[in-house]
Amino acid sequence: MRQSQLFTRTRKDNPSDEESKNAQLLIRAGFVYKEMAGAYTYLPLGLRTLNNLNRIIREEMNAIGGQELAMTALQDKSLWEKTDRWDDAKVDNWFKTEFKSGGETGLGITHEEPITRIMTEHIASYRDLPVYAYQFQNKFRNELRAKSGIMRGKEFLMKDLYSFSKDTEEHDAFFAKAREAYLNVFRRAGIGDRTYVTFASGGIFSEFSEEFQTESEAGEDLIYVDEAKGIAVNKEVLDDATLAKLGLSKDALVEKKAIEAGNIFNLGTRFSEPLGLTYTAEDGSKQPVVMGSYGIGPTRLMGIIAETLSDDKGLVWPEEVAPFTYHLVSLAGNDDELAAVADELYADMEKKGMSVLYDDRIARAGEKFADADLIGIPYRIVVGKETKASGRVELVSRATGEVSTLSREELLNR
RNA sequence: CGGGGUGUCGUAUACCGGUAGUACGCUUGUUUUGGGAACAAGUAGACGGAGUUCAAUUCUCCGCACCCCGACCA
Repeated sequence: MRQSQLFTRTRKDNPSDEESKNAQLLIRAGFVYKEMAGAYTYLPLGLRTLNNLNRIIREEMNAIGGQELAMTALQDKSLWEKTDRWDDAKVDNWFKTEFKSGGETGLGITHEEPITRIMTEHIASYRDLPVYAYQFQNKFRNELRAKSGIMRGKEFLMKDLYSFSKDTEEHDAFFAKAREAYLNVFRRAGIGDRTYVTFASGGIFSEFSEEFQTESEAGEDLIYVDEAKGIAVNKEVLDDATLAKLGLSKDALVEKKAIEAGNIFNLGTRFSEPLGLTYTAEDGSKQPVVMGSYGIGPTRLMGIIAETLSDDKGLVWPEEVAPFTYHLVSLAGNDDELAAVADELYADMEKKGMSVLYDDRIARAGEKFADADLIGIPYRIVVGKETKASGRVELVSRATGEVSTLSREELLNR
């Protein structure tokens, strides 16, 4: 798209009401707008980025058999009372409100209850299992204190997948596949090398859950990493008994600050029993379905990437995540002849199906380069005076700063 | 929720119990044009309420909002 048509503008100064690097950069570059503490609007560049993350996640979930649906944000109070998760004394971060017609509802904090009830209509026999269902949805959590920019909000996007299996063996096999799918997501999102499978509290569901913790100074958790094995333990469960159980040695562990990028849980029959999700087994007996839940927050993931891959000039997006692949920067100024050359190149790139943001604004080179660095598109293509003479353009990698020159044909056939 | 802090043009900041200044942005013009240009002329501002005072953006109180530390984070 033409940058002259993009309604967002960049700013030089950090916002005074943000401390976290991810929020400062994303706001300055025009990716997000802060509506209130813990609630951010995704502007065109930010939404393109978020959609790319969603696409990666969707592909990985589909690859392990996930079926996408979209549940409601409004929650049925009576359903949550059955699992004892409605009471504010039990779950303290609900946004609750009343219907004009009477009765109470809440905005979904997570979706185990509704998905389990839905499945009672569709699962009756062992022949119906397993089932894997997921959605992307805004979750609402009435946090006392939102913080860390877009990484911990009151409203945020989450991909939540739920697995329904006939027994723990079938469940465990899927759990392992889900773990690999998650690692694929983080690798494609550019943070694979600093994201660790981390053993953490399983809460009330099981002994351990597995977190995907990304090393970051902005993190909220302390993890202890065994670099050789590539796994870690969250400080919250770190003790001798746990280490023995996981076969880890204290001496091999390195402490790191990290942010939770995803989490997968064994739910057992915590929800299927109270909500009556059972199936008839081959021997005719009725059995509760064994469940798991698997969460990734794409908005938080975007924050983690902004936080960990950026440099002092601005954002640095991995190719699969970036809002555009190429940033075509025209230095034509008032040179109509050169502007025509850039226009034509832009049209040709579009025709080739290349993803390109075309900086056709009339502005000086310094401002354009600074903006390009801030926005962080992977490849910058510069059309300058040399282009008019030789037809060649300059290609600069945002991540490495590596510069090369290409002919039009070389660029268009990249 | 406990503790600490901050609210000033669109953005970032300064000063002050007595006419609110600067930079960026934006508008117009001239010159410039490969790393956030120069000059000139414009544009635009004290979170809300109450109190103290001759006078409040400034002091006090209440409210609201935002930030940070802690707690919390199935």
